[in-house]
Amino acid sequence: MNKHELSALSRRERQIMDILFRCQEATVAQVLEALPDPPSYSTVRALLRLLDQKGYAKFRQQGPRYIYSPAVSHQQAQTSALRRLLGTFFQGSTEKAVVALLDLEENELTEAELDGLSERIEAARKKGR
Amino acid sequence: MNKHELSALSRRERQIMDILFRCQEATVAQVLEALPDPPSYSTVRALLRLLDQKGYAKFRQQGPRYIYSPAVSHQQAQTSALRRLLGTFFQGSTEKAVVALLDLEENELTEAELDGLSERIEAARKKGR
DNA sequence: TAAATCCTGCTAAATTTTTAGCATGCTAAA
DNA sequence: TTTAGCATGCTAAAAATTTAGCAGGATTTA
Repeated sequence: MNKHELSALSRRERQIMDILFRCQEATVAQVLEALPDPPSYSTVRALLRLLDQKGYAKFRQQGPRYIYSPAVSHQQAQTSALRRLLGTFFQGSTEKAVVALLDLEENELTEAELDGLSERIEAARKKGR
Repeated sequence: MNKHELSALSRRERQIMDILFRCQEATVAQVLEALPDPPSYSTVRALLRLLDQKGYAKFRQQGPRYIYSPAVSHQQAQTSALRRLLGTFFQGSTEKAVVALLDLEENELTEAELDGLSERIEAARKKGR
Protein backbone atom coordinates (compact mmCIF):
# COMPACT_ATOMS: atom_id res chain seq x y z
CA MET A 1 0.00 0.00 0.00
CA ASN A 2 3.09 2.13 -0.10
CA LYS A 3 2.55 4.98 -2.49
CA HIS A 4 6.24 5.27 -3.21
CA GLU A 5 7.35 1.83 -4.19
CA LEU A 6 11.02 2.23 -4.81
CA SER A 7 11.34 -1.11 -6.50
CA ALA A 8 9.23 0.24 -9.33
CA LEU A 9 11.81 2.82 -10.28
CA SER A 10 13.85 2.57 -13.41
CA ARG A 11 17.51 1.67 -13.35
CA ARG A 12 18.88 5.19 -13.38
CA GLU A 13 16.24 6.45 -11.04
CA ARG A 14 17.18 3.85 -8.50
CA GLN A 15 20.84 4.53 -8.84
CA ILE A 16 20.16 8.17 -8.18
CA MET A 17 17.92 7.54 -5.20
CA ASP A 18 20.64 5.37 -3.74
CA ILE A 19 23.01 8.27 -3.98
CA LEU A 20 20.55 10.68 -2.46
CA PHE A 21 19.96 8.39 0.48
CA ARG A 22 23.66 7.90 0.95
CA CYS A 23 24.52 11.59 0.75
CA GLN A 24 21.31 12.94 2.26
CA GLU A 25 21.77 15.94 -0.01
CA ALA A 26 23.59 16.38 -3.26
CA THR A 27 24.01 18.79 -6.12
CA VAL A 28 23.65 17.66 -9.70
CA ALA A 29 27.41 17.54 -9.99
CA GLN A 30 27.75 15.34 -6.93
CA VAL A 31 25.13 12.94 -8.15
CA LEU A 32 26.82 12.79 -11.51
CA GLU A 33 30.13 12.03 -9.92
CA ALA A 34 28.68 9.23 -7.85
CA LEU A 35 26.83 7.57 -10.73
CA PRO A 36 28.22 4.42 -12.29
CA ASP A 37 28.69 4.74 -16.05
CA PRO A 38 28.19 8.45 -15.68
CA PRO A 39 26.02 10.02 -18.35
CA SER A 40 26.03 13.70 -19.19
CA TYR A 41 25.32 16.49 -16.78
CA SER A 42 22.21 17.25 -18.72
CA THR A 43 20.95 13.75 -18.28
CA VAL A 44 21.35 13.80 -14.55
CA ARG A 45 19.43 17.02 -14.36
CA ALA A 46 16.60 15.54 -16.34
CA LEU A 47 16.46 12.49 -14.13
CA LEU A 48 16.45 14.55 -10.97
CA ARG A 49 13.67 16.72 -12.31
CA LEU A 50 11.75 13.57 -13.06
CA LEU A 51 12.26 12.19 -9.58
CA ASP A 52 11.04 15.47 -8.20
CA GLN A 53 7.92 15.40 -10.34
CA LYS A 54 7.19 11.86 -9.23
CA GLY A 55 7.61 12.85 -5.61
CA TYR A 56 10.66 10.78 -4.82
CA ALA A 57 13.07 13.67 -4.54
CA LYS A 58 12.83 17.32 -3.68
CA PHE A 59 15.20 20.21 -3.90
CA ARG A 60 15.94 23.56 -2.44
CA GLN A 61 17.81 26.35 -4.05
CA GLN A 62 21.14 27.35 -2.69
CA GLY A 63 22.53 30.34 -4.45
CA PRO A 64 22.60 29.56 -8.10
CA ARG A 65 22.12 25.81 -7.86
CA TYR A 66 19.71 23.19 -6.64
CA ILE A 67 20.41 20.85 -3.83
CA TYR A 68 18.48 17.65 -4.06
CA SER A 69 17.46 15.27 -1.33
CA PRO A 70 15.08 12.32 -0.97
CA ALA A 71 11.46 13.26 -0.44
CA VAL A 72 10.76 9.90 1.11
CA SER A 73 11.63 9.57 4.76
CA HIS A 74 14.96 7.97 5.36
CA GLN A 75 13.49 5.87 8.13
CA GLN A 76 10.73 4.58 5.94
CA ALA A 77 12.97 3.75 3.01
CA GLN A 78 15.41 2.06 5.33
CA THR A 79 12.76 -0.12 6.85
CA SER A 80 11.41 -1.08 3.51
CA ALA A 81 14.87 -1.92 2.23
CA LEU A 82 15.51 -4.07 5.27
CA ARG A 83 12.29 -5.95 4.82
CA ARG A 84 13.03 -6.55 1.20
CA LEU A 85 16.48 -7.84 2.05
CA LEU A 86 15.13 -10.13 4.71
CA GLY A 87 12.59 -11.57 2.35
CA THR A 88 14.94 -11.95 -0.56
CA PHE A 89 17.99 -13.41 1.06
CA PHE A 90 17.18 -14.56 4.55
CA GLN A 91 13.80 -16.26 4.41
CA GLY A 92 12.54 -13.47 6.59
CA SER A 93 14.84 -14.45 9.41
CA THR A 94 16.22 -11.49 11.27
CA GLU A 95 18.66 -13.75 13.02
CA LYS A 96 20.20 -15.01 9.79
CA ALA A 97 20.59 -11.47 8.58
CA VAL A 98 22.30 -10.33 11.74
CA VAL A 99 24.68 -13.23 11.60
CA ALA A 100 25.54 -12.45 8.00
CA LEU A 101 26.15 -8.84 8.94
CA LEU A 102 28.46 -9.77 11.77
CA ASP A 103 30.30 -12.10 9.45
CA LEU A 104 31.13 -9.43 6.92
CA GLU A 105 34.88 -9.21 6.82
CA GLU A 106 35.28 -5.50 6.67
CA ASN A 107 33.35 -4.64 9.74
CA GLU A 108 35.33 -3.52 12.69
CA LEU A 109 33.04 -3.22 15.61
CA THR A 110 34.34 -1.30 18.55
CA GLU A 111 34.08 -2.59 22.06
CA ALA A 112 31.42 0.02 22.73
CA GLU A 113 29.34 -1.06 19.78
CA LEU A 114 29.51 -4.66 20.85
CA ASP A 115 28.37 -3.65 24.30
CA GLY A 116 25.50 -1.76 22.79
CA LEU A 117 24.44 -4.77 20.77
CA SER A 118 24.59 -7.05 23.78
CA GLU A 119 22.27 -4.73 25.59
CA ARG A 120 19.87 -4.68 22.70
CA ILE A 121 19.76 -8.40 22.68
CA GLU A 122 19.08 -8.55 26.37
CA ALA A 123 16.33 -6.02 25.89
CA ALA A 124 14.79 -8.14 23.17
CA ARG A 125 15.03 -11.13 25.44
CA LYS A 126 13.05 -9.40 28.15
CA LYS A 127 10.48 -8.10 25.75
CA GLY A 128 10.07 -11.55 24.27
CA ARG A 129 8.71 -13.20 27.38
CA MET B 1 35.33 -5.60 -10.28
CA ASN B 2 32.21 -7.64 -10.08
CA LYS B 3 31.29 -8.92 -13.49
CA HIS B 4 27.66 -9.25 -12.57
CA GLU B 5 26.62 -5.92 -11.22
CA LEU B 6 23.05 -6.41 -10.19
CA SER B 7 22.40 -2.74 -9.83
CA ALA B 8 22.80 -2.40 -13.57
CA LEU B 9 19.76 -4.51 -14.29
CA SER B 10 16.56 -3.07 -15.60
CA ARG B 11 13.47 -2.80 -13.48
CA ARG B 12 11.86 -6.05 -14.56
CA GLU B 13 15.11 -7.91 -14.57
CA ARG B 14 15.74 -6.99 -11.00
CA GLN B 15 12.26 -7.85 -9.93
CA ILE B 16 12.75 -11.26 -11.45
CA MET B 17 16.16 -11.79 -9.89
CA ASP B 18 14.66 -10.92 -6.54
CA ILE B 19 12.12 -13.65 -7.01
CA LEU B 20 14.71 -16.16 -8.10
CA PHE B 21 16.82 -15.44 -5.05
CA ARG B 22 13.83 -15.71 -2.80
CA CYS B 23 12.55 -18.95 -4.31
CA GLN B 24 15.90 -20.42 -5.24
CA GLU B 25 14.14 -22.06 -8.17
CA ALA B 26 11.01 -21.18 -10.04
CA THR B 27 9.07 -21.99 -13.15
CA VAL B 28 7.90 -19.29 -15.49
CA ALA B 29 4.45 -19.53 -14.00
CA GLN B 30 5.78 -19.08 -10.48
CA VAL B 31 7.82 -16.07 -11.45
CA LEU B 32 4.82 -14.58 -13.17
CA GLU B 33 2.70 -15.07 -10.12
CA ALA B 34 5.24 -13.41 -7.87
CA LEU B 35 5.76 -10.39 -10.10
CA PRO B 36 4.20 -7.08 -9.18
CA ASP B 37 2.04 -5.67 -11.97
CA PRO B 38 2.23 -9.01 -13.67
CA PRO B 39 2.76 -8.86 -17.42
CA SER B 40 1.95 -11.68 -19.79
CA TYR B 41 3.36 -15.17 -19.59
CA SER B 42 5.15 -14.53 -22.82
CA THR B 43 6.86 -11.51 -21.40
CA VAL B 44 8.19 -13.34 -18.41
CA ARG B 45 9.61 -16.03 -20.66
CA ALA B 46 11.38 -13.43 -22.71
CA LEU B 47 12.85 -11.77 -19.66
CA LEU B 48 14.05 -15.05 -18.24
CA ARG B 49 15.66 -15.97 -21.51
CA LEU B 50 17.40 -12.60 -21.46
CA LEU B 51 18.67 -13.09 -17.95
CA ASP B 52 19.99 -16.46 -18.97
CA GLN B 53 21.79 -14.99 -21.96
CA LYS B 54 23.33 -12.32 -19.80
CA GLY B 55 24.48 -14.93 -17.33
CA TYR B 56 22.36 -13.88 -14.38
CA ALA B 57 20.05 -16.85 -14.44
CA LYS B 58 20.24 -20.42 -15.60
CA PHE B 59 17.72 -23.15 -16.07
CA ARG B 60 17.33 -26.85 -16.21
CA GLN B 61 14.64 -28.79 -17.92
CA GLN B 62 12.17 -30.72 -15.89
CA GLY B 63 9.80 -32.71 -18.01
CA PRO B 64 8.16 -30.29 -20.38
CA ARG B 65 9.14 -27.08 -18.63
CA TYR B 66 12.13 -25.07 -17.54
CA ILE B 67 13.06 -24.41 -13.99
CA TYR B 68 15.02 -21.25 -13.53
CA SER B 69 17.45 -20.31 -10.79
CA PRO B 70 20.02 -17.60 -10.20
CA ALA B 71 23.36 -18.20 -11.86
CA VAL B 72 25.07 -15.90 -9.42
CA SER B 73 26.00 -17.42 -6.09
CA HIS B 74 23.48 -16.74 -3.40
CA GLN B 75 26.26 -16.03 -0.96
CA GLN B 76 27.88 -13.51 -3.23
CA ALA B 77 24.67 -11.72 -4.08
CA GLN B 78 23.74 -11.64 -0.42
CA THR B 79 27.02 -10.13 0.58
CA SER B 80 26.83 -7.55 -2.12
CA ALA B 81 23.28 -6.64 -1.15
CA LEU B 82 24.33 -6.25 2.46
CA ARG B 83 27.22 -4.01 1.56
CA ARG B 84 25.02 -1.88 -0.58
CA LEU B 85 22.48 -1.56 2.21
CA LEU B 86 25.16 -0.64 4.70
CA GLY B 87 26.54 2.03 2.44
CA THR B 88 23.20 3.44 1.44
CA PHE B 89 21.40 3.60 4.73
CA PHE B 90 23.81 3.07 7.58
CA GLN B 91 26.94 5.03 6.73
CA GLY B 92 28.71 1.71 6.53
CA SER B 93 28.06 0.97 10.18
CA THR B 94 27.30 -2.66 10.83
CA GLU B 95 26.20 -1.79 14.30
CA LYS B 96 23.56 0.64 13.11
CA ALA B 97 22.23 -1.94 10.71
CA VAL B 98 21.98 -4.63 13.35
CA VAL B 99 20.16 -2.29 15.67
CA ALA B 100 17.70 -1.40 12.95
CA LEU B 101 17.13 -5.07 12.24
CA LEU B 102 16.48 -5.85 15.86
CA ASP B 103 14.09 -2.93 16.02
CA LEU B 104 11.89 -4.19 13.21
CA GLU B 105 8.50 -4.78 14.71
CA GLU B 106 7.64 -7.99 13.04
CA ASN B 107 10.62 -9.97 14.13
CA GLU B 108 10.04 -12.57 16.72
CA LEU B 109 13.35 -13.92 17.77
CA THR B 110 13.30 -17.15 19.68
CA GLU B 111 15.28 -17.63 22.83
CA ALA B 112 17.62 -19.92 20.95
CA GLU B 113 18.26 -17.34 18.25
CA LEU B 114 19.03 -14.71 20.84
CA ASP B 115 21.46 -17.07 22.49
CA GLY B 116 23.12 -17.66 19.16
CA LEU B 117 23.50 -13.97 18.57
CA SER B 118 24.97 -13.39 21.99
CA GLU B 119 27.58 -16.00 21.25
CA ARG B 120 28.40 -14.40 17.95
CA ILE B 121 28.94 -11.12 19.64
CA GLU B 122 31.21 -12.63 22.22
CA ALA B 123 33.14 -14.29 19.43
CA ALA B 124 33.51 -10.97 17.66
CA ARG B 125 34.68 -9.45 20.89
CA LYS B 126 37.46 -11.99 21.24
CA LYS B 127 38.50 -11.69 17.66
CA GLY B 128 38.61 -7.93 18.01
CA ARG B 129 41.43 -7.80 20.51
C1' DT C 1 29.78 46.93 -18.06
C1' DA C 2 30.92 43.17 -20.82
C1' DA C 3 32.37 38.53 -21.22
C1' DA C 4 32.65 34.18 -19.63
C1' DT C 5 30.83 30.72 -16.90
C1' DC C 6 27.59 28.04 -14.63
C1' DC C 7 23.09 26.89 -13.85
C1' DT C 8 18.38 25.55 -15.13
C1' DG C 9 14.10 24.44 -18.38
C1' DC C 10 12.63 22.18 -22.11
C1' DT C 11 12.22 19.26 -26.26
C1' DA C 12 13.01 15.69 -29.12
C1' DA C 13 15.90 11.98 -30.67
C1' DA C 14 18.31 7.56 -29.55
C1' DT C 15 18.34 3.61 -27.09
C1' DT C 16 16.71 0.18 -24.07
C1' DT C 17 13.14 -2.24 -22.05
C1' DT C 18 8.95 -4.40 -22.09
C1' DT C 19 5.47 -6.51 -24.33
C1' DA C 20 2.39 -9.52 -27.28
C1' DG C 21 1.73 -12.83 -30.81
C1' DC C 22 2.79 -16.34 -34.08
C1' DA C 23 5.10 -20.71 -35.17
C1' DT C 24 6.38 -25.07 -33.50
C1' DG C 25 7.06 -29.17 -30.82
C1' DC C 26 6.02 -32.29 -26.97
C1' DT C 27 2.70 -34.65 -23.78
C1' DA C 28 -1.28 -36.49 -22.39
C1' DA C 29 -6.06 -37.44 -22.90
C1' DA C 30 -10.06 -38.75 -25.64
C1' DT D 1 -4.37 -41.63 -33.63
C1' DT D 2 -6.08 -37.34 -33.30
C1' DT D 3 -6.90 -33.46 -30.63
C1' DA D 4 -6.30 -30.27 -27.06
C1' DG D 5 -3.30 -28.20 -23.89
C1' DC D 6 1.04 -26.39 -22.58
C1' DA D 7 5.58 -25.39 -23.23
C1' DT D 8 9.21 -22.97 -25.69
C1' DG D 9 11.74 -19.93 -29.58
C1' DC D 10 11.67 -16.05 -32.01
C1' DT D 11 10.44 -11.52 -33.98
C1' DA D 12 8.89 -7.14 -34.16
C1' DA D 13 5.98 -3.49 -32.34
C1' DA D 14 4.89 -0.53 -28.32
C1' DA D 15 6.24 1.82 -24.43
C1' DA D 16 9.43 3.60 -21.35
C1' DT D 17 13.84 5.15 -20.27
C1' DT D 18 17.86 7.57 -21.12
C1' DT D 19 20.23 10.81 -23.43
C1' DA D 20 22.05 15.19 -25.68
C1' DG D 21 21.60 19.82 -27.04
C1' DC D 22 19.68 24.34 -27.50
C1' DA D 23 17.82 28.51 -25.22
C1' DG D 24 17.76 31.63 -21.50
C1' DG D 25 18.79 33.60 -17.00
C1' DA D 26 21.79 34.51 -13.15
C1' DT D 27 26.34 35.06 -11.19
C1' DT D 28 31.00 35.83 -11.23
C1' DT D 29 35.12 37.75 -13.18
C1' DA D 30 37.84 40.62 -15.86
